[in-house]
Amino acid sequence: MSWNILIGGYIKNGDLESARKLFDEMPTRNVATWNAMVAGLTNVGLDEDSLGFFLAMRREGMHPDEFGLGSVFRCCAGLADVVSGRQVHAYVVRCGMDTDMCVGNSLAHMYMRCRRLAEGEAVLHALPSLTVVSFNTTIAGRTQHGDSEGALEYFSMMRGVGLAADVVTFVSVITCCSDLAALAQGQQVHAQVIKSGVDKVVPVITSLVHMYSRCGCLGDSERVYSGYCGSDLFLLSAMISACGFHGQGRKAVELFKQMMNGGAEPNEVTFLALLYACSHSGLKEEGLEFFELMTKTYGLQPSVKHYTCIVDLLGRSGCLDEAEALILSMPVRADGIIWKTLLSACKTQKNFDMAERIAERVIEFDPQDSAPYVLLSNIRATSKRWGDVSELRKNMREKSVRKEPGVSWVELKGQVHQFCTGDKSHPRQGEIIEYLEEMMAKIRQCGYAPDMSMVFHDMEDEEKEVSLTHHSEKLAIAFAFLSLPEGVPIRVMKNLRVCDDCHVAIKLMSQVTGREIVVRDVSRFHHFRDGKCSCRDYW
DNA sequence: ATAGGGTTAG
Repeated sequence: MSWNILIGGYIKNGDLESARKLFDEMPTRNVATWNAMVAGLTNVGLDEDSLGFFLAMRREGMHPDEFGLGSVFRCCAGLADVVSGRQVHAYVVRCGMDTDMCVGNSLAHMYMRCRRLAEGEAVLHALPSLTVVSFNTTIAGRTQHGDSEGALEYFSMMRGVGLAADVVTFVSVITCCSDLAALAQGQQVHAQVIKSGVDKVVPVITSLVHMYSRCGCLGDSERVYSGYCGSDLFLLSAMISACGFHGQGRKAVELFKQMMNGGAEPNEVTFLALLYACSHSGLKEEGLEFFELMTKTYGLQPSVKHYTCIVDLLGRSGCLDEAEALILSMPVRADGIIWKTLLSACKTQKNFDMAERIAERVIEFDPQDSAPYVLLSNIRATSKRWGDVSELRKNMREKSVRKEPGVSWVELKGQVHQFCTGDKSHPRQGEIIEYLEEMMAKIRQCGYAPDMSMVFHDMEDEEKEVSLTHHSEKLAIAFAFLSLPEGVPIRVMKNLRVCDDCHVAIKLMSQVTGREIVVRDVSRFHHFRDGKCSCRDYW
Protein backbone atom coordinates (compact mmCIF):
# COMPACT_ATOMS: atom_id res chain seq x y z
CA MET A 1 0.00 0.00 0.00
CA SER A 2 2.82 2.39 0.79
CA TRP A 3 3.98 1.83 -2.80
CA ASN A 4 1.06 3.90 -4.04
CA ILE A 5 2.19 6.78 -1.88
CA LEU A 6 5.71 6.31 -3.21
CA ILE A 7 4.45 6.55 -6.81
CA GLY A 8 2.67 9.81 -6.03
CA GLY A 9 5.84 11.16 -4.43
CA TYR A 10 8.02 10.30 -7.44
CA ILE A 11 5.67 12.01 -9.89
CA LYS A 12 5.40 15.06 -7.69
CA ASN A 13 9.17 15.38 -7.75
CA GLY A 14 9.20 15.07 -11.51
CA ASP A 15 10.80 11.63 -11.42
CA LEU A 16 8.43 9.93 -13.82
CA GLU A 17 10.88 7.21 -14.70
CA SER A 18 11.03 5.87 -11.16
CA ALA A 19 7.27 6.10 -10.84
CA ARG A 20 6.74 4.07 -14.00
CA LYS A 21 9.41 1.57 -13.05
CA LEU A 22 7.85 1.00 -9.66
CA PHE A 23 4.42 0.73 -11.24
CA ASP A 24 5.64 -1.95 -13.66
CA GLU A 25 7.53 -3.91 -11.03
CA MET A 26 4.80 -4.00 -8.42
CA PRO A 27 3.51 -7.54 -7.84
CA THR A 28 -0.10 -6.38 -7.45
CA ARG A 29 -1.67 -3.18 -8.61
CA ASN A 30 -4.93 -2.12 -7.01
CA VAL A 31 -7.29 0.66 -7.95
CA ALA A 32 -5.40 3.08 -5.72
CA THR A 33 -2.18 2.35 -7.62
CA TRP A 34 -3.81 3.32 -10.89
CA ASN A 35 -5.38 6.35 -9.26
CA ALA A 36 -2.01 7.49 -8.02
CA MET A 37 -0.61 7.33 -11.55
CA VAL A 38 -3.58 9.07 -13.17
CA ALA A 39 -3.74 11.80 -10.52
CA GLY A 40 0.01 12.28 -10.38
CA LEU A 41 0.37 12.68 -14.14
CA THR A 42 -2.45 15.18 -14.53
CA ASN A 43 -1.15 17.12 -11.53
CA VAL A 44 2.11 17.77 -13.35
CA GLY A 45 0.29 18.62 -16.56
CA LEU A 46 0.93 15.33 -18.41
CA ASP A 47 -2.72 14.94 -19.28
CA GLU A 48 -2.20 12.74 -22.28
CA ASP A 49 -0.20 10.16 -20.32
CA SER A 50 -2.72 10.40 -17.54
CA LEU A 51 -5.60 9.62 -19.87
CA GLY A 52 -3.56 6.79 -21.37
CA PHE A 53 -3.15 5.19 -17.96
CA PHE A 54 -6.83 5.57 -17.24
CA LEU A 55 -7.76 3.81 -20.50
CA ALA A 56 -5.24 1.05 -19.82
CA MET A 57 -6.80 0.61 -16.41
CA ARG A 58 -10.20 0.09 -17.98
CA ARG A 59 -8.74 -2.39 -20.47
CA GLU A 60 -7.33 -4.42 -17.60
CA GLY A 61 -10.81 -4.65 -16.17
CA MET A 62 -10.19 -2.38 -13.21
CA HIS A 63 -13.21 -0.44 -12.01
CA PRO A 64 -12.19 3.13 -11.38
CA ASP A 65 -13.62 4.68 -8.24
CA GLU A 66 -14.55 8.28 -7.49
CA PHE A 67 -10.90 9.23 -6.91
CA GLY A 68 -9.68 8.14 -10.29
CA LEU A 69 -12.76 9.57 -11.99
CA GLY A 70 -12.17 13.01 -10.53
CA SER A 71 -8.64 12.96 -11.92
CA VAL A 72 -9.60 11.74 -15.35
CA PHE A 73 -12.15 14.52 -15.72
CA ARG A 74 -9.48 17.01 -14.77
CA CYS A 75 -7.24 15.63 -17.46
CA CYS A 76 -10.00 15.69 -20.09
CA ALA A 77 -10.56 19.30 -19.07
CA GLY A 78 -6.88 20.02 -19.56
CA LEU A 79 -6.92 18.39 -23.00
CA ALA A 80 -10.31 19.93 -23.85
CA ASP A 81 -11.19 16.38 -24.90
CA VAL A 82 -14.95 16.31 -24.63
CA VAL A 83 -15.18 13.00 -26.52
CA SER A 84 -13.28 11.07 -23.87
CA GLY A 85 -15.00 13.14 -21.22
CA ARG A 86 -18.43 12.10 -22.44
CA GLN A 87 -17.42 8.43 -22.54
CA VAL A 88 -16.30 8.54 -18.93
CA HIS A 89 -19.46 10.48 -18.07
CA ALA A 90 -21.53 7.58 -19.44
CA TYR A 91 -19.58 5.16 -17.27
CA VAL A 92 -20.11 7.38 -14.23
CA VAL A 93 -23.87 7.38 -14.81
CA ARG A 94 -23.90 3.60 -15.28
CA CYS A 95 -22.34 2.97 -11.92
CA GLY A 96 -24.38 5.70 -10.22
CA MET A 97 -21.44 7.85 -9.25
CA ASP A 98 -22.76 10.98 -10.89
CA THR A 99 -24.18 12.16 -7.60
CA ASP A 100 -20.80 12.16 -5.89
CA MET A 101 -19.90 15.79 -5.19
CA CYS A 102 -16.28 15.59 -6.27
CA VAL A 103 -16.99 13.58 -9.41
CA GLY A 104 -19.92 15.84 -10.30
CA ASN A 105 -17.98 19.05 -9.86
CA SER A 106 -14.99 17.86 -11.84
CA LEU A 107 -17.33 16.54 -14.53
CA ALA A 108 -19.04 19.92 -14.75
CA HIS A 109 -15.67 21.60 -14.88
CA MET A 110 -14.64 19.33 -17.74
CA TYR A 111 -17.71 20.32 -19.78
CA MET A 112 -17.11 24.00 -19.14
CA ARG A 113 -13.48 23.75 -20.18
CA CYS A 114 -14.66 22.11 -23.40
CA ARG A 115 -16.94 25.11 -24.03
CA ARG A 116 -20.06 23.18 -23.07
CA LEU A 117 -21.31 25.61 -20.45
CA ALA A 118 -24.94 24.48 -20.47
CA GLU A 119 -24.03 20.81 -20.12
CA GLY A 120 -21.73 21.67 -17.24
CA GLU A 121 -24.40 23.62 -15.45
CA ALA A 122 -26.90 20.81 -16.01
CA VAL A 123 -24.50 18.42 -14.25
CA LEU A 124 -24.20 20.82 -11.32
CA HIS A 125 -27.94 21.24 -10.96
CA ALA A 126 -28.38 17.48 -10.81
CA LEU A 127 -26.10 17.24 -7.77
CA PRO A 128 -27.67 16.68 -4.33
CA SER A 129 -26.56 20.14 -3.19
CA LEU A 130 -24.69 23.17 -4.39
CA THR A 131 -21.50 23.96 -2.56
CA VAL A 132 -18.91 26.72 -2.78
CA VAL A 133 -17.03 24.55 -5.24
CA SER A 134 -20.05 24.25 -7.55
CA PHE A 135 -20.52 28.00 -7.53
CA ASN A 136 -16.83 28.56 -8.12
CA THR A 137 -16.94 26.17 -11.07
CA THR A 138 -19.76 28.14 -12.65
CA ILE A 139 -18.29 31.54 -11.88
CA ALA A 140 -14.93 30.62 -13.44
CA GLY A 141 -16.62 28.80 -16.33
CA ARG A 142 -18.70 31.82 -17.24
CA THR A 143 -15.76 34.22 -17.03
CA GLN A 144 -13.66 31.97 -19.21
CA HIS A 145 -16.41 32.08 -21.82
CA GLY A 146 -16.59 35.83 -21.83
CA ASP A 147 -19.70 36.05 -19.70
CA SER A 148 -18.33 37.86 -16.68
CA GLU A 149 -21.61 39.60 -16.06
CA GLY A 150 -23.33 36.22 -15.80
CA ALA A 151 -20.55 35.08 -13.50
CA LEU A 152 -21.16 38.01 -11.17
CA GLU A 153 -24.86 37.11 -11.08
CA TYR A 154 -23.88 33.68 -9.79
CA PHE A 155 -21.69 35.37 -7.20
CA SER A 156 -24.66 37.26 -5.80
CA MET A 157 -26.83 34.13 -5.99
CA MET A 158 -24.22 32.38 -3.93
CA ARG A 159 -24.41 34.97 -1.20
CA GLY A 160 -28.20 34.78 -1.50
CA VAL A 161 -28.18 31.11 -0.48
CA GLY A 162 -25.91 31.91 2.44
CA LEU A 163 -22.66 30.41 1.15
CA ALA A 164 -19.49 32.25 2.13
CA ALA A 165 -16.95 33.05 -0.56
CA ASP A 166 -13.57 31.37 -0.24
CA VAL A 167 -10.18 32.15 -1.78
CA VAL A 168 -11.10 30.55 -5.12
CA THR A 169 -14.34 32.52 -5.29
CA PHE A 170 -12.49 35.75 -4.68
CA VAL A 171 -9.88 35.08 -7.33
CA SER A 172 -12.55 34.24 -9.91
CA VAL A 173 -14.73 37.20 -9.06
CA ILE A 174 -11.79 39.61 -9.14
CA THR A 175 -10.97 38.23 -12.58
CA CYS A 176 -14.54 39.04 -13.67
CA CYS A 177 -14.02 42.61 -12.50
CA SER A 178 -10.79 42.84 -14.54
CA ASP A 179 -12.64 41.69 -17.63
CA LEU A 180 -15.42 44.17 -17.17
CA ALA A 181 -13.00 46.86 -15.96
CA ALA A 182 -15.51 47.28 -13.15
CA LEU A 183 -13.49 49.28 -10.64
CA ALA A 184 -16.22 49.94 -8.07
CA GLN A 185 -17.15 46.24 -7.96
CA GLY A 186 -13.51 45.25 -7.77
CA GLN A 187 -12.90 47.59 -4.86
CA GLN A 188 -15.87 46.12 -3.02
CA VAL A 189 -14.56 42.60 -3.50
CA HIS A 190 -11.13 43.76 -2.35
CA ALA A 191 -12.75 45.01 0.86
CA GLN A 192 -14.39 41.60 1.36
CA VAL A 193 -11.04 39.95 0.74
CA ILE A 194 -9.48 41.98 3.54
CA LYS A 195 -12.40 41.27 5.86
CA SER A 196 -12.06 37.54 5.22
CA GLY A 197 -8.36 37.71 5.99
CA VAL A 198 -7.18 36.26 2.68
CA ASP A 199 -5.47 39.39 1.39
CA LYS A 200 -2.01 37.83 1.77
CA VAL A 201 -2.79 34.83 -0.42
CA VAL A 202 -0.62 35.08 -3.54
CA PRO A 203 -3.22 34.20 -6.21
CA VAL A 204 -5.55 36.74 -4.62
CA ILE A 205 -2.85 39.41 -4.78
CA THR A 206 -2.10 38.44 -8.39
CA SER A 207 -5.70 38.82 -9.44
CA LEU A 208 -5.94 42.16 -7.60
CA VAL A 209 -2.80 43.49 -9.32
CA HIS A 210 -4.32 42.52 -12.66
CA MET A 211 -7.73 43.94 -11.80
CA TYR A 212 -6.44 47.35 -10.70
CA SER A 213 -4.24 47.56 -13.75
CA ARG A 214 -7.12 46.75 -16.10
CA CYS A 215 -9.26 49.33 -14.32
CA GLY A 216 -6.66 52.03 -14.93
CA CYS A 217 -5.25 52.24 -11.40
CA LEU A 218 -1.60 51.25 -11.73
CA GLY A 219 -0.86 52.89 -8.38
CA ASP A 220 -3.22 50.48 -6.64
CA SER A 221 -1.65 47.54 -8.47
CA GLU A 222 1.72 48.64 -7.11
CA ARG A 223 0.37 49.09 -3.59
CA VAL A 224 -1.14 45.60 -3.54
CA TYR A 225 1.99 44.15 -5.10
CA SER A 226 4.35 45.72 -2.58
CA GLY A 227 2.35 44.14 0.26
CA TYR A 228 3.93 40.82 -0.68
CA CYS A 229 7.58 40.19 0.13
CA GLY A 230 8.26 36.81 -1.45
CA SER A 231 8.81 36.00 -5.09
CA ASP A 232 6.18 34.36 -7.25
CA LEU A 233 6.36 34.03 -11.01
CA PHE A 234 2.65 34.58 -11.67
CA LEU A 235 2.57 37.65 -9.48
CA LEU A 236 5.69 39.10 -11.03
CA SER A 237 4.44 38.48 -14.55
CA ALA A 238 1.16 40.14 -13.63
CA MET A 239 2.98 43.20 -12.30
CA ILE A 240 5.26 43.43 -15.36
CA SER A 241 2.23 43.14 -17.60
CA ALA A 242 0.46 45.87 -15.60
CA CYS A 243 3.41 48.24 -16.13
CA GLY A 244 3.43 47.48 -19.85
CA PHE A 245 -0.30 48.05 -20.14
CA HIS A 246 0.23 51.54 -18.76
CA GLY A 247 3.23 52.41 -20.90
CA GLN A 248 5.68 52.07 -18.00
CA GLY A 249 8.27 50.03 -19.86
CA ARG A 250 11.19 51.17 -17.69
CA LYS A 251 9.41 50.02 -14.55
CA ALA A 252 8.68 46.67 -16.17
CA VAL A 253 12.36 46.25 -17.05
CA GLU A 254 13.41 47.18 -13.51
CA LEU A 255 11.05 44.60 -12.02
CA PHE A 256 12.37 41.97 -14.37
CA LYS A 257 15.99 42.74 -13.47
CA GLN A 258 15.20 42.60 -9.76
CA MET A 259 13.60 39.26 -10.37
CA MET A 260 16.64 37.87 -12.15
CA ASN A 261 18.93 39.17 -9.41
CA GLY A 262 16.73 37.33 -6.97
CA GLY A 263 17.52 34.16 -8.89
CA ALA A 264 13.99 33.49 -10.11
CA GLU A 265 13.53 31.73 -13.47
CA PRO A 266 11.35 33.69 -15.87
CA ASN A 267 9.05 31.67 -18.13
CA GLU A 268 7.35 32.28 -21.50
CA VAL A 269 4.62 34.37 -19.96
CA THR A 270 7.06 36.60 -18.08
CA PHE A 271 8.89 37.26 -21.33
CA LEU A 272 5.70 37.94 -23.22
CA ALA A 273 4.70 40.57 -20.66
CA LEU A 274 8.19 42.04 -20.76
CA LEU A 275 8.39 42.20 -24.57
CA TYR A 276 4.93 43.73 -24.68
CA ALA A 277 6.07 46.39 -22.18
CA CYS A 278 9.16 47.15 -24.27
CA SER A 279 7.28 47.46 -27.55
CA HIS A 280 4.63 49.72 -26.03
CA SER A 281 7.24 52.03 -24.56
CA GLY A 282 9.53 52.25 -27.56
CA LEU A 283 12.33 50.29 -25.85
CA LYS A 284 13.58 48.70 -29.05
CA GLU A 285 17.12 47.74 -28.05
CA GLU A 286 16.05 46.35 -24.68
CA GLY A 287 13.24 44.36 -26.26
CA LEU A 288 15.56 42.74 -28.76
CA GLU A 289 18.08 41.94 -26.03
CA PHE A 290 15.40 40.33 -23.89
CA PHE A 291 14.24 38.26 -26.85
CA GLU A 292 17.77 36.96 -27.22
CA LEU A 293 18.04 36.35 -23.49
CA MET A 294 14.86 34.34 -23.65
CA THR A 295 16.02 32.05 -26.43
CA LYS A 296 19.77 31.85 -25.86
CA THR A 297 20.17 31.99 -22.09
CA TYR A 298 16.92 30.49 -20.94
CA GLY A 299 16.38 28.18 -23.90
CA LEU A 300 12.70 29.05 -24.14
CA GLN A 301 10.87 28.52 -27.44
CA PRO A 302 9.23 31.76 -28.58
CA SER A 303 5.63 31.38 -29.72
CA VAL A 304 3.91 33.39 -32.43
CA LYS A 305 2.82 35.75 -29.63
CA HIS A 306 6.44 36.54 -28.79
CA TYR A 307 7.21 37.11 -32.45
CA THR A 308 4.20 39.40 -32.68
CA CYS A 309 5.65 41.52 -29.88
CA ILE A 310 8.95 41.76 -31.74
CA VAL A 311 7.22 42.62 -35.01
CA ASP A 312 5.32 45.30 -33.11
CA LEU A 313 8.56 46.55 -31.57
CA LEU A 314 10.35 46.73 -34.92
CA GLY A 315 7.33 48.18 -36.69
CA ARG A 316 6.79 50.94 -34.16
CA SER A 317 10.48 51.81 -34.40
CA GLY A 318 10.17 52.18 -38.16
CA CYS A 319 11.98 48.98 -39.16
CA LEU A 320 9.20 47.65 -41.36
CA ASP A 321 11.36 45.59 -43.71
CA GLU A 322 13.10 43.93 -40.82
CA ALA A 323 9.71 43.14 -39.27
CA GLU A 324 8.45 41.58 -42.49
CA ALA A 325 11.64 39.57 -42.91
CA LEU A 326 11.20 38.25 -39.39
CA ILE A 327 7.67 37.03 -40.09
CA LEU A 328 8.87 35.29 -43.23
CA SER A 329 11.83 33.63 -41.54
CA MET A 330 10.51 32.72 -38.09
CA PRO A 331 10.22 29.03 -37.26
CA VAL A 332 6.58 29.24 -36.16
CA ARG A 333 3.56 29.56 -38.43
CA ALA A 334 2.38 33.13 -39.04
CA ASP A 335 -1.23 33.97 -38.25
CA GLY A 336 -3.49 36.82 -39.32
CA ILE A 337 -2.71 38.75 -36.16
CA ILE A 338 1.01 39.06 -36.76
CA TRP A 339 0.36 40.40 -40.29
CA LYS A 340 -2.21 42.78 -38.84
CA THR A 341 0.40 44.03 -36.40
CA LEU A 342 2.72 44.78 -39.31
CA LEU A 343 -0.14 46.44 -41.16
CA SER A 344 -0.79 48.82 -38.24
CA ALA A 345 2.90 49.67 -38.22
CA CYS A 346 2.77 50.47 -41.96
CA LYS A 347 0.03 52.92 -41.18
CA THR A 348 1.84 54.61 -38.29
CA GLN A 349 5.01 54.79 -40.39
CA LYS A 350 2.99 56.08 -43.34
CA ASN A 351 4.37 53.44 -45.69
CA PHE A 352 1.25 53.27 -47.80
CA ASP A 353 2.53 51.02 -50.56
CA MET A 354 3.60 48.37 -48.13
CA ALA A 355 0.26 48.73 -46.32
CA GLU A 356 -1.66 47.85 -49.49
CA ARG A 357 0.48 44.78 -49.97
CA ILE A 358 0.27 43.59 -46.35
CA ALA A 359 -3.47 44.26 -46.16
CA GLU A 360 -3.97 41.63 -48.87
CA ARG A 361 -2.29 39.04 -46.70
CA VAL A 362 -4.40 40.00 -43.69
CA ILE A 363 -7.57 39.67 -45.74
CA GLU A 364 -6.45 36.22 -46.91
CA PHE A 365 -6.30 35.05 -43.30
CA ASP A 366 -9.73 36.31 -42.33
CA PRO A 367 -11.83 37.68 -45.20
CA GLN A 368 -14.58 38.79 -42.80
CA ASP A 369 -12.33 40.93 -40.59
CA SER A 370 -13.09 44.59 -41.17
CA ALA A 371 -9.81 45.87 -39.66
CA PRO A 372 -7.64 45.77 -42.81
CA TYR A 373 -10.41 47.44 -44.83
CA VAL A 374 -10.87 50.23 -42.30
CA LEU A 375 -7.14 50.77 -42.13
CA LEU A 376 -6.76 50.90 -45.91
CA SER A 377 -9.70 53.25 -46.12
CA ASN A 378 -8.03 55.63 -43.64
CA ILE A 379 -4.77 55.43 -45.55
CA ARG A 380 -6.33 56.03 -48.97
CA ALA A 381 -8.36 58.90 -47.56
CA THR A 382 -5.21 60.47 -46.13
CA SER A 383 -3.78 60.66 -49.64
CA LYS A 384 -7.19 61.89 -50.86
CA ARG A 385 -7.66 58.85 -53.12
CA TRP A 386 -11.43 58.99 -52.83
CA GLY A 387 -12.07 56.76 -55.83
CA ASP A 388 -10.02 54.01 -54.21
CA VAL A 389 -11.86 54.54 -50.96
CA SER A 390 -15.25 53.94 -52.52
CA GLU A 391 -13.94 50.93 -54.42
CA LEU A 392 -12.85 49.49 -51.09
CA ARG A 393 -16.26 50.06 -49.59
CA LYS A 394 -17.92 48.42 -52.58
CA ASN A 395 -15.60 45.46 -52.12
CA MET A 396 -16.64 45.20 -48.47
CA ARG A 397 -20.32 45.41 -49.32
CA GLU A 398 -19.96 42.60 -51.85
CA LYS A 399 -18.28 40.37 -49.30
CA SER A 400 -20.67 41.58 -46.57
CA VAL A 401 -17.81 42.60 -44.32
CA ARG A 402 -19.13 44.82 -41.57
CA LYS A 403 -17.16 47.33 -39.55
CA GLU A 404 -17.36 46.55 -35.86
CA PRO A 405 -19.17 49.43 -34.19
CA GLY A 406 -17.23 51.51 -31.68
CA VAL A 407 -18.57 51.39 -28.15
CA SER A 408 -17.30 53.38 -25.18
CA TRP A 409 -18.51 53.35 -21.62
CA VAL A 410 -18.12 55.20 -18.33
CA GLU A 411 -18.88 53.97 -14.85
CA LEU A 412 -20.76 56.42 -12.69
CA LYS A 413 -21.79 55.52 -9.13
CA GLY A 414 -21.56 51.82 -9.96
CA GLN A 415 -23.71 52.21 -13.07
CA VAL A 416 -22.33 51.77 -16.56
CA HIS A 417 -23.23 54.37 -19.19
CA GLN A 418 -22.61 53.13 -22.70
CA PHE A 419 -22.23 55.12 -25.92
CA CYS A 420 -22.11 53.88 -29.48
CA THR A 421 -20.67 56.04 -32.24
CA GLY A 422 -23.39 58.36 -33.47
CA ASP A 423 -25.54 57.38 -30.51
CA LYS A 424 -28.46 59.70 -29.83
CA SER A 425 -30.21 57.66 -27.19
CA HIS A 426 -28.71 58.98 -23.98
CA PRO A 427 -31.18 61.02 -21.89
CA ARG A 428 -28.64 63.84 -21.67
CA GLN A 429 -27.91 63.76 -25.40
CA GLY A 430 -28.61 67.49 -25.94
CA GLU A 431 -26.24 68.60 -23.18
CA ILE A 432 -23.54 66.17 -24.32
CA ILE A 433 -23.52 67.48 -27.91
CA GLU A 434 -23.60 71.08 -26.75
CA TYR A 435 -20.65 70.44 -24.47
CA LEU A 436 -18.72 68.70 -27.25
CA GLU A 437 -19.31 71.51 -29.73
CA GLU A 438 -18.01 74.08 -27.26
CA MET A 439 -15.05 71.85 -26.51
CA MET A 440 -14.24 71.37 -30.19
CA ALA A 441 -14.25 75.15 -30.66
CA LYS A 442 -11.85 75.53 -27.74
CA ILE A 443 -9.39 72.94 -28.94
CA ARG A 444 -9.48 74.32 -32.48
CA GLN A 445 -7.93 77.45 -31.01
CA CYS A 446 -5.09 75.23 -29.79
CA GLY A 447 -4.55 73.94 -33.29
CA TYR A 448 -6.93 70.99 -33.57
CA ALA A 449 -8.07 70.24 -37.10
CA PRO A 450 -10.51 67.39 -37.61
CA ASP A 451 -8.87 64.41 -39.32
CA MET A 452 -11.33 63.56 -42.07
CA SER A 453 -9.43 60.48 -43.12
CA MET A 454 -10.78 58.83 -39.98
CA VAL A 455 -14.33 59.00 -41.31
CA PHE A 456 -15.28 55.72 -42.81
CA HIS A 457 -18.34 56.64 -44.80
CA ASP A 458 -18.50 58.94 -47.77
CA MET A 459 -20.13 62.28 -47.02
CA GLU A 460 -19.66 66.02 -47.24
CA ASP A 461 -16.85 67.53 -45.19
CA GLU A 462 -19.23 69.25 -42.83
CA GLU A 463 -21.02 65.99 -42.16
CA LYS A 464 -17.69 64.26 -41.68
CA GLU A 465 -16.79 66.70 -38.99
CA VAL A 466 -20.05 66.10 -37.17
CA SER A 467 -19.57 62.38 -37.48
CA LEU A 468 -16.11 62.66 -35.92
CA THR A 469 -17.51 64.70 -33.06
CA HIS A 470 -19.98 61.89 -32.39
CA HIS A 471 -17.37 59.16 -32.00
CA SER A 472 -18.21 56.99 -29.01
CA GLU A 473 -15.12 57.95 -26.99
CA LYS A 474 -15.83 61.66 -27.39
CA LEU A 475 -19.45 61.19 -26.32
CA ALA A 476 -18.43 59.19 -23.26
CA ILE A 477 -15.80 61.73 -22.24
CA ALA A 478 -18.23 64.63 -22.63
CA PHE A 479 -20.76 62.80 -20.49
CA ALA A 480 -18.10 62.18 -17.84
CA PHE A 481 -17.12 65.86 -17.81
CA LEU A 482 -20.76 66.79 -17.29
CA SER A 483 -21.35 64.22 -14.56
CA LEU A 484 -18.22 64.00 -12.46
CA PRO A 485 -17.13 66.53 -9.85
CA GLU A 486 -14.27 68.88 -10.66
CA GLY A 487 -10.81 67.36 -10.36
CA VAL A 488 -11.84 63.70 -10.51
CA PRO A 489 -9.95 61.90 -13.29
CA ILE A 490 -12.14 60.81 -16.18
CA ARG A 491 -12.05 57.09 -16.97
CA VAL A 492 -13.42 55.81 -20.24
CA MET A 493 -13.28 52.33 -21.76
CA LYS A 494 -13.49 51.53 -25.45
CA ASN A 495 -13.97 48.23 -27.29
CA LEU A 496 -11.71 49.14 -30.24
CA ARG A 497 -8.55 51.17 -30.56
CA VAL A 498 -8.90 54.90 -29.95
CA CYS A 499 -9.24 56.61 -33.31
CA ASP A 500 -6.39 58.90 -34.43
CA ASP A 501 -8.59 61.96 -34.53
CA CYS A 502 -9.95 61.28 -31.05
CA HIS A 503 -6.43 60.75 -29.74
CA VAL A 504 -5.38 64.23 -30.88
CA ALA A 505 -8.63 65.76 -29.62
CA ILE A 506 -8.42 64.13 -26.18
CA LYS A 507 -4.84 65.31 -25.70
CA LEU A 508 -6.00 68.88 -26.28
CA MET A 509 -9.07 68.37 -24.10
CA SER A 510 -6.78 67.40 -21.23
CA GLN A 511 -4.79 70.55 -21.90
CA VAL A 512 -7.63 73.07 -22.01
CA THR A 513 -9.50 71.59 -19.04
CA GLY A 514 -6.48 70.68 -16.89
CA ARG A 515 -8.21 67.34 -16.26
CA GLU A 516 -6.63 63.92 -16.32
CA ILE A 517 -8.39 61.68 -18.84
CA VAL A 518 -7.76 57.94 -18.82
CA VAL A 519 -8.92 55.89 -21.79
CA ARG A 520 -8.72 52.14 -21.92
CA ASP A 521 -8.33 50.92 -25.43
CA VAL A 522 -8.69 47.36 -26.68
CA SER A 523 -4.99 46.87 -26.01
CA ARG A 524 -3.72 49.39 -23.46
CA PHE A 525 -4.28 52.49 -21.35
CA HIS A 526 -3.85 56.06 -22.47
CA HIS A 527 -3.30 58.58 -19.69
CA PHE A 528 -3.93 62.04 -21.10
CA ARG A 529 -2.55 64.92 -19.07
CA ASP A 530 -1.50 68.48 -19.99
CA GLY A 531 -1.87 67.84 -23.71
CA LYS A 532 0.24 64.68 -23.71
CA CYS A 533 -0.52 60.99 -23.70
CA SER A 534 1.36 58.29 -21.82
CA CYS A 535 1.57 56.25 -25.02
CA ARG A 536 3.69 59.04 -26.50
CA ASP A 537 1.63 58.75 -29.69
CA TYR A 538 3.13 55.35 -30.01
CA TRP A 539 0.17 53.06 -29.88
C1' DA B 1 -6.03 9.63 -1.77
C1' DT B 2 -10.46 12.57 -4.99
C1' DA B 3 -13.56 18.93 -6.83
C1' DG B 4 -13.07 24.89 -8.23
C1' DG B 5 -8.72 29.80 -8.83
C1' DG B 6 -3.86 33.79 -10.46
C1' DT B 7 0.16 36.10 -15.22
C1' DT B 8 -0.06 35.72 -21.75
C1' DA B 9 0.69 39.21 -28.49
C1' DG B 10 -3.30 42.36 -31.75
